[in-house]
Amino acid sequence: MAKDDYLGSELWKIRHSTAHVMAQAVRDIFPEGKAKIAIGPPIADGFYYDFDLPRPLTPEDLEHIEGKMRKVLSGDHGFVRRELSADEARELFKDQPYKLDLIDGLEAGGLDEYGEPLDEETVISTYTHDDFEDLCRGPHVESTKLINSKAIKLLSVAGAYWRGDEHNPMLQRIYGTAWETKDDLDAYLEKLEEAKRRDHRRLGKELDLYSTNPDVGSGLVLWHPNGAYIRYKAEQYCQEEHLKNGYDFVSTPHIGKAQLWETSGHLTWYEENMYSALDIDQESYYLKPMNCPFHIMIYKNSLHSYRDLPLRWAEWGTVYRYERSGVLHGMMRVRGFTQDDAHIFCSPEQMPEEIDKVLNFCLHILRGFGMEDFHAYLATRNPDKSAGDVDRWDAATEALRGALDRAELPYDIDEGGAAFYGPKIDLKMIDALDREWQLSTIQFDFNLPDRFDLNYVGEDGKQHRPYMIHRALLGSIERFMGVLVEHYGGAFPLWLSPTHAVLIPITDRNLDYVHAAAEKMRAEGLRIKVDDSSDRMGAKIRDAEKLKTPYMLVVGDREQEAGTVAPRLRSGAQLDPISIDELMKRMLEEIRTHAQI
RNA sequence: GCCGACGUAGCUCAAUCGGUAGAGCAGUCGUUUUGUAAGCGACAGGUCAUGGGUUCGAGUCCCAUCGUCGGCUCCA
Repeated sequence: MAKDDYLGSELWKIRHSTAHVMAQAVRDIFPEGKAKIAIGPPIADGFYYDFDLPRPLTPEDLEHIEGKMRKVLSGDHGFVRRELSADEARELFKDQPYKLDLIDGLEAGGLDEYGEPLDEETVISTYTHDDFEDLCRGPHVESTKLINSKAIKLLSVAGAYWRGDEHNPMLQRIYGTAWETKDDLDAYLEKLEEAKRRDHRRLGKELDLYSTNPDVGSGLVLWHPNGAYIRYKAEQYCQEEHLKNGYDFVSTPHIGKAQLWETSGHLTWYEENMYSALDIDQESYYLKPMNCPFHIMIYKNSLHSYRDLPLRWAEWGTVYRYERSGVLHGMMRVRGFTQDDAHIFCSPEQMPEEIDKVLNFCLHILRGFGMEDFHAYLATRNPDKSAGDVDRWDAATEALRGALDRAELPYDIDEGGAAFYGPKIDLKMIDALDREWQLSTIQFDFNLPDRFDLNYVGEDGKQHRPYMIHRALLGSIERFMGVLVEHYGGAFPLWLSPTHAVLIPITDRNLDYVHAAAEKMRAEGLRIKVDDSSDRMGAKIRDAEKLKTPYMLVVGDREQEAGTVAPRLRSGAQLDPISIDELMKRMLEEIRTHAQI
């Protein structure tokens, strides 16, 4: 269902109302007003409600709460709205500090439950069902009998800050889901199970792609041969495309002196994400959190004419950023990662075209990986964390907006989401659990050219300041790999697959034939394994299926006699026996075209 | 970082009240020569995450640290 249709829909009301019923149940298992209730909205696939409770909730509590909810839902209790004054509301919720806080916000000038300003004039209202009255703007279903007690489930309990601010007390949030029918609920729960099967952390283990190790450190990825092969092919493809699209490569070190990061502004704006200094010969060096200052030093190594521009310098640069321990997540959010980074130095006149080119190149690269379904954002200035004057920010933001419009890419505004040095376009992909992860970023930067005093000589013989575009298309190769694994559910297209085919001899009589076939295919660059174990064919197929091997090539006496192999695809489909030459032609074509199989 | 849960063999998981650490898969060896998702048997595999503490006795209880997971916050 589209977002706009969902808001206020029947399902939305069911979830909102179920949240109230849950709050009622929680109130009842903590008698004497010990349960302080906060807010409980519907969300994408369900609802939550936040509570301040005298003790942590346990899984048994969730069952208990769910049981109490079912009891309420077995009755026919109408949801009744009433409007009241702020003072009446304060009297009603005098033992509920979070509700009083909300009432203050509503009265003072219309703040919603997150403390954000509201457009419309505020009316304070409550909804009552059964014996439970909650401050709420609604709307709700007419009666609890419209909530299907077989189609609800409480899922988890988590911490959440009051009003989303980490300086506020932490509340306990119960997540639940509610649907119109039991079938819908079951389908949703099955979707969650499927998501678990696609999770890159699980597949990373099963397919032996990568690991992390506590002795190495959190958020530092060890790429195993299978993962590293996929990475190699991804890099190879991207690098070739970069050369075809007017980029040159540069390569820079992992550390640089403090002065460099002072000049760039990173020690002012970015220090909390940088690792502490290394002391080398009484000088401070820092691990790089970004590549830009190094590329700038290359620019400054010589004079530049307007005739040189634009310069497009790319580097697969490995950067290190301190991330708080709780945010680390598989390959998606790590502390050391490699960006497919590039910096474009251009004249102001070239800038709009360069942004168009980058955006189109970015879409081309992602589509090469079979990715079509991304979500674009235009991230605007954060007044508290931005360098440079506002007029230039506005102009740059408009330039990016123009590029999005020209590319006819729908986008949302990420208010205040810009980097400290300039506004940006971000492209995000969703993972197996519908969480969005930012991959591509195209960032406008007028801060660094000033700070490093970058110049080029114009047609007029005078010094001019170049504009700078900072961009990463895959973003971080670690995160990209995580998204890619989930995108394909581990079943990579042939061009990315670490093993292209497994040859499966049925008996030892077929071994010589199979090894010869493998050598012939390897000579063409195909990645071929031979399962010459003493297992029976069924077991060999099972092993290969579990590794999501694209082609299983069965060879028994019949195939050996005919000079063929019998291909089985990982979908389970069996192809007619085919000669080695024909098969190689087919496979090499699939590799060449990045065929989605 | 914060709230909560969790950490037992390479993997997935057992181990009752605090009383001799166990299974399946994977591995090795043997056997089987197999026609589209697991043939059979044997062997081997453990500092119960780490470090302290309580106890006659700790995988089990307590504390700390490391790590993982679900969220929150952050993601410059």
